[in-house]
Amino acid sequence: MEPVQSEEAGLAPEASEAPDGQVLGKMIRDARKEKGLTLEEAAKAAAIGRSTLSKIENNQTRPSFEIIRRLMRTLELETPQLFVQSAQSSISGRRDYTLAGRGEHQETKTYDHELLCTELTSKRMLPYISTIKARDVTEYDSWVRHRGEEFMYVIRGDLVLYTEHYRPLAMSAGDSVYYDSGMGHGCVSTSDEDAQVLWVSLEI
Amino acid sequence: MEPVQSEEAGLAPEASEAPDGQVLGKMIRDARKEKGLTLEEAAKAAAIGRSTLSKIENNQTRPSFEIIRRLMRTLELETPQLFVQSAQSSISGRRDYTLAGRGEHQETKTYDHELLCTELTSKRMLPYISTIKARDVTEYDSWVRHRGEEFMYVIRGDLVLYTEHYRPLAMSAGDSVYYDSGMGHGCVSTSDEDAQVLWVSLEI
DNA sequence: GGGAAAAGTTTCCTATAGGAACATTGTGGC
DNA sequence: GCCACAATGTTCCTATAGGAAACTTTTCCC
Repeated sequence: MEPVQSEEAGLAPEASEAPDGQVLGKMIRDARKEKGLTLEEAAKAAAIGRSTLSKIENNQTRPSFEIIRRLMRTLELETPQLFVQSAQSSISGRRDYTLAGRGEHQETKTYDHELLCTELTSKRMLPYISTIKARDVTEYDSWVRHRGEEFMYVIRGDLVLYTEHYRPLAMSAGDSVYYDSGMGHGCVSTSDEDAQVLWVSLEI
Repeated sequence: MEPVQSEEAGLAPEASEAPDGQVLGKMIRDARKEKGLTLEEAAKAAAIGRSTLSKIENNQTRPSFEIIRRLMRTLELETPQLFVQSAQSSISGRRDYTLAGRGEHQETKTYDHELLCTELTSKRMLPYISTIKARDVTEYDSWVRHRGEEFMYVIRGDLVLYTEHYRPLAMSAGDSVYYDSGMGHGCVSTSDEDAQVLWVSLEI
């Protein structure tokens, strides 16, 4: 198959982007000044050499990606600007975009799940909000287990996450955790009231 | 061989070569495959050498920023993900399970992102909490865009989600939305105070 | 002004990024 | 199996990134 296959010259348009190579140094110097750091301080914080930073700021070198990454973190630079946002592109607007309101609802003895989106076929992640009913800690079901990964964020309440391979983890509103959901797991509300959590699950 | 490798300010140990390169190569290879390009085609389109691309994908080199920029444009990779993976460390066969507290922190003019997990290499979803700074709606940055899907849940505040293909969507605490993040998108806080949202992002 | 300390630049050298050519590993057809 | 040919990997060489230290400039303070 023939890709765009232009000759060297065909790549020219890209080459004209070169200017921002010239701008990179200025951006970094500005960001450093902004934070009131000297070359020495900034370089040390980013774990790079003072002279390296000087050369970058004066556009006397083409730094490695790794070096730039460290600088970005240190100087809290905004990433997108660095890369010229080129025109694009295809993006199928196929996947929908729905205010997640009423989704499916499933209730068990312990949990009360509400799906946060509809039309699951086009989505890979599965977000839902669950109410974990306040109940006696002693009565204990079997583990929940489903191949994949899961992220959990506590919206309100206090609970303990029990897992098969780790010690129980006490959590309160605002806490979050990420785990392999193939590992058995389960939650118990530890306050008198129900706890509410947001789960985002990704199947393998 | 090592350069003198002084102990520095304690920053040194993590810095070295191996850590994040692991992910970079995979991301790029995945993106190339996604577009159905061979090494030759992709390299030519990005105006870099075939062997260079091979080495990058196999994490046998630490590419320059310029090279990565060209690849990003060619493969339509999006930036934030690239900068997120930080140094780390060892994991074990089993995915770990960490109370997400300290994550990386990245601040921009509009957003203030805090990653909700560490050790990204073993995780497919990327959860983070962002504060959307209250500001004038008129000043508008370019779209945020990164191939994949994204789920967003509003923790507090009021905001409007602007997107490339749909009409703006007003959201308040408790609302959530699921969309294709390849579609340009961005949030603006509509109350006087900052809004806070939870994002879970899944790359293609 | 002088002169000391801090900030920034340039020099010098080694390790390595990047690319051309060569080598290897698929992958289909017969 | 064997052969062609495409795709990817590896080797080798040159240009250069990155850092330590030498050097220059700026900034204070007296």
